[in-house]
Amino acid sequence: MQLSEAKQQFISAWGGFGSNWGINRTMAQIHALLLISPSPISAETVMAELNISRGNANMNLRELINWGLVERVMLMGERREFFSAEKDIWTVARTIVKERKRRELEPMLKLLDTLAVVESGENPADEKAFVDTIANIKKFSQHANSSLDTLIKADEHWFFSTLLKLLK
Amino acid sequence: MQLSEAKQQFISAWGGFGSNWGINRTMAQIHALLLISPSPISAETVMAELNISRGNANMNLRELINWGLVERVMLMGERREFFSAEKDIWTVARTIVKERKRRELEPMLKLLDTLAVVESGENPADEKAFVDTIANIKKFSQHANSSLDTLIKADEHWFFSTLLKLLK
DNA sequence: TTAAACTTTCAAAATATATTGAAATAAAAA
DNA sequence: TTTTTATTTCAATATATTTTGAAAGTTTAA
Repeated sequence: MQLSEAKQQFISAWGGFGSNWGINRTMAQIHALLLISPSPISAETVMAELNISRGNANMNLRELINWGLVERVMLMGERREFFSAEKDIWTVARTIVKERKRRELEPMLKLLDTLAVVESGENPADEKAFVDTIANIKKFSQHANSSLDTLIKADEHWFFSTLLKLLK
Repeated sequence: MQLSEAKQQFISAWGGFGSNWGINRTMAQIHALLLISPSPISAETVMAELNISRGNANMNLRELINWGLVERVMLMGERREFFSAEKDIWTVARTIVKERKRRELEPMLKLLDTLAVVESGENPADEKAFVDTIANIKKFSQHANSSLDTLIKADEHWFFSTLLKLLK
C-alpha cells in the first residue's frame, strides 16, 4: 500500500473511531494527522490536508489543546504557530482517561450522593428499586474511580504486564 | 428529595452521560427508566414517562435489545410486550465492553494490520513516523483487547478486589 | 507609526442526527 | 372470518451539531 493511501485510511478510521466516543470527527482527524507527522505542522497544513476551513481548524486545534493532547510549538525563525501531538499512545490514553474522569465520572459521583437520600413516600417498591440502583451504580463508580486514579499514575509496562499476568 | 424529582434527575443525568459516549440521549434515558423500574414496563409507559413518540420508543427499545441491555418480557394475561433491563451495573458494564470491543476495537485491529505494510517511497521521515505510530497503537490495542477479554469473563468481586490490591 | 502576517470569533449556512406520526403490518380475540 | 389491539416502518420534520468565511482582533516587522 502507498503511504498516502495508508495515511488517508488511518485519518479516516481515527475520525470514525472518535465519533463513536463523543469526539467530533474533525477533531479526531486533526489528531490523527498530527500523530503521524514527524514534525510540527501549521494550521495552514491542517486545513490543506483535511480540506477544512480556517475557523474549523482553529477551533478543533484549540479543543485538542484543552484536552492536553496537542501543544503549540514555536519554530525558530517562523512567525506562525505550529502544532504537535503527543505520540505515545499510552500517554494519550492516560490523558483522555484523566480528562473524562474529571468531566464525567466525578460529577456523576457527586450527583449519586445527592440522589441517595430520597424521602420515604407512598411507593415502597419504586423507592426500593431506585435506591438499590443508585447504590449499585455508586459502588461501581467508586471502584472505577479509584482504579482509574491508579491507572493514570501507572507506567505502561508495569501496568499491562502486571495486569496481564494477573488476568491470564 | 422527592422520589419523583430524584428519578427525573437520574434519567436526565444518565441521558447526558450517554451522549458523551456516542449513545443517543433518548436511548440512555429509556435505559435509566428501566433501571429504576421494579417491574417490566410497556412501550406506552416509556412514551408517557419520557414524553416521546411511539416510533421513537420502539426504535430505541429495539436498539437497547440489540445491545443486550434490555429484554422483552411477556407478562401473563397481558397482550402487549413489556421491557426489562439488567439491573446489575457490573453486568451492564461487561455487556457494553463486549459490544464495543466487537464493534470498534476488533475492526481497528484489523485495519492496523493492513496499514502496517507500507511501500517504501521517497519520504523516509514521514514513513517512519507513520509506521511507528501504527505499531504503537497496534501494540496498545492488542494489550487492551486481551485485558478486556479477561475482564469480560471476570467476576466483579474478584476483579475489583484483586485489581485494587494490585494497584494500591 | 503603518503595514503585513497571522489568529480568533461568531452569525449564518450546511450537514448530520433524532423524532414524529400516520400508514402498513402483524398478532390475538371475537 | 372480521375486528380489535399492538408493533413496526419510514418519509417528512424538527433539532442539534459542525462548518464556513469574512470581519475583527493580535502580534510582529518595517
